Amino acid sequence: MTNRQKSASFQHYLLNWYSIYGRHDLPWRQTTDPYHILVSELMLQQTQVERVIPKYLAFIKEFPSFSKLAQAEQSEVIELWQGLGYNRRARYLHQCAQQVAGKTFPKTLKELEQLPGIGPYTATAICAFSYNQPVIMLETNIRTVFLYHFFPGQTSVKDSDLIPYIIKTLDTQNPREWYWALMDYGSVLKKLTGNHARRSSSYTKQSKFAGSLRQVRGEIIRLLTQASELTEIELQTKITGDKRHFPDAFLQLQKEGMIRHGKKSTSGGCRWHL
DNA sequence: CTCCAGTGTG
DNA sequence: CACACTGGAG
Repeated sequence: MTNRQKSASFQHYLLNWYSIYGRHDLPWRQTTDPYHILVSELMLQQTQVERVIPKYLAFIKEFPSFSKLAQAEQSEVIELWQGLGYNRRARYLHQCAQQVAGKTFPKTLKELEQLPGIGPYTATAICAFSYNQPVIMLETNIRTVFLYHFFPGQTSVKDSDLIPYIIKTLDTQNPREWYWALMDYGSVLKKLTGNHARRSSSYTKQSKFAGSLRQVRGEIIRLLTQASELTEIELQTKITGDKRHFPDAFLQLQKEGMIRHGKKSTSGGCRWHL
């Protein structure tokens, strides 16, 4: 078989697989609206599909467009994000909306990557899923597929080694469907055969969560979502994680603009909110 | 307990 | 380049 034939047969196999086993029902696959695609991709960057579905539906119901989201208070946006983790991404999404409000949403990788929270992957996802552009997309499920099929046993495989295979096999007539198929297949492959993306040079292991500073950050955000306004002392008292991290976590969140204080300070100190 | 993933920052 | 960022599933 020639390489062209191999690519064609891989394509046919995968597209057939997708027609039978693919997640055709996912809500963000029923739309090409770049706003919907962006919301879903920001959420999916960090969270399993099943957990994203209800959050995504609630989010676009509350904020159906860039302009509606742009008008919202940051606290409302973070509250709707609760339970997804990585709260600063809610802030990036809000900032994206404010930056593009009243303009046409960007259509090129370069322009998209200028927006907060949009890096190389998310930019390609918007180009493929919203605009059906034949971009070169690379994320963990796609890496899993190519490592499994074309790099068995090899370790520290660089993305630059994968890219030629992505280009060769890309269905340029329908990149949108092709990448949906690759991602669904990759996630199934991962369940069946283990995480081959670990053999990618891009793979990194995350640090411990229990007892960490980010556990305390998460707690502060959650407390302020529930109580709306609390003093620094009240927050510190309610933290169940490692209290030694509280001062750093509190300062970080202020600097990032995740939490802000009211104008008046009382005898108990400033009251803080999202 | 271990595992997870793209973006931003230093 | 290394590391931080969350919260849930297994």
